[in-house]
Amino acid sequence: MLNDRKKKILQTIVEDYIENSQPVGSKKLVECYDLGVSPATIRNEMAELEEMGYLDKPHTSAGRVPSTLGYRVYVDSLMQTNDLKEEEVLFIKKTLENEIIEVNEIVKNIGKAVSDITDYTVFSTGPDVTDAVIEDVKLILLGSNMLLIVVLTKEGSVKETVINLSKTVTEEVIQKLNEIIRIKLKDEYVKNIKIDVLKYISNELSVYVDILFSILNEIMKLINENDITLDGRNNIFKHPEFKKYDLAKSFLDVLEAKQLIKEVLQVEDKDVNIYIGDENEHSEFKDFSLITFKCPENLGIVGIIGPTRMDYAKVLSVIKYINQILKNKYKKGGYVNGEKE
Amino acid sequence: MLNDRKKKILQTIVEDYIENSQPVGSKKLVECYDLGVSPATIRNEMAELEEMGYLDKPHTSAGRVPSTLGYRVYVDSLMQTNDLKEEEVLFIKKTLENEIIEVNEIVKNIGKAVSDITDYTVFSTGPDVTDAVIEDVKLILLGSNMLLIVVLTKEGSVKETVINLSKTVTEEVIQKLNEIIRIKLKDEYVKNIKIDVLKYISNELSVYVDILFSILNEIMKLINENDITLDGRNNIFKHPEFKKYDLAKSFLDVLEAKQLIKEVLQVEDKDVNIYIGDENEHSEFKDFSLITFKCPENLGIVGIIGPTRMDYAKVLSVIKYINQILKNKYKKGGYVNGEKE
DNA sequence: TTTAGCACTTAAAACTTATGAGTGCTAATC
DNA sequence: GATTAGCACTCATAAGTTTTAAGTGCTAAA
Repeated sequence: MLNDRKKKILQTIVEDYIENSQPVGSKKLVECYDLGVSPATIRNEMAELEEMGYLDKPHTSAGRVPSTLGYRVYVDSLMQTNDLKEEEVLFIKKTLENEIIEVNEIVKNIGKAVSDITDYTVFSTGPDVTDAVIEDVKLILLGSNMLLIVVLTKEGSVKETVINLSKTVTEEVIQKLNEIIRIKLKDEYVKNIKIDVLKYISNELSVYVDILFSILNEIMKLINENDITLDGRNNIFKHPEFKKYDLAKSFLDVLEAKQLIKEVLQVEDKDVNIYIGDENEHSEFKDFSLITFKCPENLGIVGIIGPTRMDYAKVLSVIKYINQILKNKYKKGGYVNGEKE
Repeated sequence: MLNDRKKKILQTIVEDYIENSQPVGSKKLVECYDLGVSPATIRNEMAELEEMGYLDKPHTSAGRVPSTLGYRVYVDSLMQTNDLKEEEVLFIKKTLENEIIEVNEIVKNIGKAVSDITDYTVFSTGPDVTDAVIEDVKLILLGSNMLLIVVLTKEGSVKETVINLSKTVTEEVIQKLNEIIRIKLKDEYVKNIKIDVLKYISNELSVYVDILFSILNEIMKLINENDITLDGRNNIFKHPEFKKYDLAKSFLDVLEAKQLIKEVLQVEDKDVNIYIGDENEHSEFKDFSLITFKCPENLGIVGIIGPTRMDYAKVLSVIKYINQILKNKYKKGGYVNGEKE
C-alpha cells in the first residue's frame, strides 16, 4: 500500500514532529535527513500521503503534520522501540526495588517511574479485584463502636476501612462475626460474592444481623473499589501544546474525572493499547493520546496520557523494559503477602 | 489617618476590583456607587491614596488597583462579613452532617464545603498530632509476615499502616508485643514519646528487639504524619487572573509542594490568619493570598488559597459560620471514637 | 521519474494608526 | 478652601496594514 519511500517519509515526519512540535516541510526534511531525493520529489510524495489521509496541513504555507491515521501507521508498523539510556534503566530498577509491603504499591512505583522518565502524566490502578480470591477478613474493634475491617486477598492486596457501628458490641461478638465471615468468604472469588451469599451469611446469625449486614456491605465496597493513583500531573506544562489555556484546562479537568479514568483503564483488549486522539471512545480524551499497559501477573494497569504528539516509541520502550523486569521478578503467579511465592 | 471619604473610596475600589477584576476609574466609581462627589474629587483622593501606598496604577491610563497595603487595610478595618445565602447555609450544614467515622474526616468535609462555596482551592489537615494522647495501639498479623499497625488517639484519630516483618512471627508473639506497647504508650502524650522511651520499651523484650523496634519506629512515623487533603484544585480556572499561563502553572506547582503547604499551615498565630500576596513568608506564595483557619477543638487546620484579588469577606463569612457550627457541635473537648463526648 | 524554477498562499511578525478609558492639572465655581 | 468642569495628555488595547519567510503546487526541462 505504501511504498518504502512513502513509509520512510511518513516515519521521518512523525518523528520530527514529535521531537520539535513544528509542522515539517519538504526542504527541512531533505536537509536534516538523508532521503536522497530533492524537495520537489518529497513534495509530490507528501501531497499523495496527504491525499491518502496520513498527513494534515494546518494551512497552505505550513509544513505537514501527522493525522491520526498517520500516527496509527507509525505506531503499528514504522516505529521501533529503543534501548533505554543507562540512567533510565538504573532509575527504573531503583524505583521498582523500593520495599514493597502491599501488592498495590508495585503499580504505584511503576506509575512514578514512568511519569518521571517520560514526562507524561500517568495514572495507575492495582490488581483487578474481580479476579481476586479472598484470603482473610479481619474485624478489629476500635473503642466501643468503631470497627476496622481488613480484607486480604491471595494476590497480596490489603484493603482497610473503618466504620461506625450502630450499637455497642463486645469483643466476643465481633470475634464470632469475624469467624462466620472468614469461613464463608475465605478462598472465595471476589466476583462470585453476590448479595445473596451475603444474605445467606447474615441469616445464620440473627441477633446482630444489621451489624453483620453493614459489615458485609462495607466488605463488598472495599473489595470492589480500586483507587486511582496519579503521577506527574503537572508534567503537561512540559509540552508546548498545553501552553494553550483551554487545552491545559481540559486536560486537568480530565484528570479530575476519576470515574472516567477508571472506565478508560478497564479495557479488555491487548496488554498494551494505544489510543490516538479521536480514536479514544470518550470524547474528553479526543485531544490526547492514551497508552494503557496491563502489567503482567495481574499487578495492575497503568495509563499514560499526553498530547497526540506523544513520544510513542519512548513510552513503549519504557513499558517494554518494565514489563520484562516485572515478568522476571514476579514470575510464578504473583506477589503474595509481602513475599514472592 | 484616613478620613472617612478616603476609607469609603478605598473600600469601594477594593470591592469593585474583587468583583470585576478590572482596574477601577474615577468615573465608574461615581456612576456605580453613591459617593456624592464628582470624578475630579475622587481623582484627587485616589491620587493621595496612591501616594500613601494603598493603591497601585497598572499604567497611566488605567484605573486604580489595590496594593497589598490597600487590601490589608480593607481586611483589617473596612471589610465586613455578611450572612451567607440560605442555600450556602444548607449546603454547609449538609456537608458537615455527613456521617463521620474518624476525626480527620471532619476537616475533610470542611475543606470540601469551603472550596465548593468559595470557588477557591482549599487544603486541610487534621488535628495537630503533637497535642494528641494515645488511646490504644493494635497490632494485627496479616498472613505470616505482614503486620497491620493501628494507632488510636483520644481525639478520635485512627491511623493505620502495614509493614513487612523481617522474620516470621507467631500470633502469640505479636500479642505479647502489642501488650507491652499498649501499656507503655496508652495515655501518653504523643509529644512526650521520644526515642529513649522507645529504647526503654525495646530493652524489656530482647528476643524480638528488632521487630519491636521497627514497629515502634513505624508508630512514631504514623503519629507524627499529618496528611494534606486538597479540594477544588481546578477552581483556579474560575478566576481570570489565572488565564495567564505562567501564573496558573506556578499556582499548580505550589499545590504539588506538599511539604511547603504543611509548613504554611503550621502557623502558631491567631485562629484565622490572612496573608496577602507578598506578605507571605514563602516566595512561592507571593502572587497569591492565603487564609488559614484553625478549627475549634483542635479539629484541624484549613488553608484557602486564591488570587490576591480574593473575596476575603466571602471567605471569612464562610469561616465564621463554620466556626460557629463546629463550636456548637463539638463543644466539650472534641470528638472521640465516633461519638460526641 | 525526478527536479529546477517560479508564482502563489498564508500565518506570523512587525509596524501603524485609531480608540477610549483614565489621568492630572488649571481655572472657575460653590 | 473644597469641589468640579474642562481639557490636554498618556498609554494599553484593538484594529488595520505591510512585510517576511516558510512552504506549497504546478510546469516544463533534464
